[in-house]
Amino acid sequence: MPELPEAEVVRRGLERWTVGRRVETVEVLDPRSLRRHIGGPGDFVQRLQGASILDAVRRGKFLWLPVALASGDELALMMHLGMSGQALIQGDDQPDERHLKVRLGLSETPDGLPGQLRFVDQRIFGGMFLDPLEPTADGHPGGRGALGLPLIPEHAAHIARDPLDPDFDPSAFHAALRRRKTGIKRALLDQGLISGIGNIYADEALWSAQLHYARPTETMTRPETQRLVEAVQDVMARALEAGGTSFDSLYVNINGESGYFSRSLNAYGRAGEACPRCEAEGRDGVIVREQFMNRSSYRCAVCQRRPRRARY
DNA sequence: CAGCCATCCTGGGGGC
DNA sequence: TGCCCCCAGGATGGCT
Repeated sequence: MPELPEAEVVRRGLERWTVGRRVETVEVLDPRSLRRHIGGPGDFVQRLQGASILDAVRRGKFLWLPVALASGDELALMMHLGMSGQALIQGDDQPDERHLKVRLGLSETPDGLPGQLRFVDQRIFGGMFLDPLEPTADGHPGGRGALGLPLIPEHAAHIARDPLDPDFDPSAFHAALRRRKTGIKRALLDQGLISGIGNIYADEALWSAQLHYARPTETMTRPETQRLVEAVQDVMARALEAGGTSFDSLYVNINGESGYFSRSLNAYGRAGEACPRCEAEGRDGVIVREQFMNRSSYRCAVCQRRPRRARY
């Protein structure tokens, strides 16, 4: 399930393999992957053909390639991996993937890089679309236009900075939490508050910070928020180092390889197993699985106790 | 306006 | 072996 670390692995691949190249051909094999492109598949193909790829940028789980169109306009080729999206670099002779949705034929390079960028997506929660770049007040490096202004795609402007962004502000995050009236896990999953966190890393960070998912945000103390932010940053940095979390072949990097962070998870997917912290400290805590927000939540029944006042 | 929830989607796995 | 139901969950739009 691609969250921030997995998206960052893909971004690095895009940066290395596609920046500086031109999009020569565009083939849409399933229009459902372009659902969010307003003009439809025809418009997508027509505008993107001949575009030059300038950069590879990410905020939270959103990825985009700032491109210069043949017309001279600069905009963002947006990409979201959703549940099962993959961006793959493949040679022209590689057989089509079963769930291949969009194929971009890229210009040749002196060192003979593979010729295609493919968007593959089984569950079609992800997709691609072209999005105008607009000026951003806070200096996020989403690509720079002719006037040198920092730009961000219109549909990423509402996404908060993520915990690995050097300009992420823990104090502002704490203040925002205190203003909210909801449970802490809901807040962690709210991409407008803090971005890049999905179900897996939310559960891992809450386990690490010893917080229950229904803890009311308005009662979070400063030290608790600090612990939580550090836990998120730590788990994401370690996941990134391991190439991301993958339970099957659905999440892979740009060369089709799975990360191996799943073996390092402490709570997620470990219902019935001993809590690693409790085990180390001589208690008998067990990881339990509960339905919350229409998905599974994993926590230790002993060291992540339900708060007296809970918010779901 | 904030909070919350249904909806989109497919393949793998378990039960019978 | 085949069929049916459940499960996975990110973002969005609509409802309260």
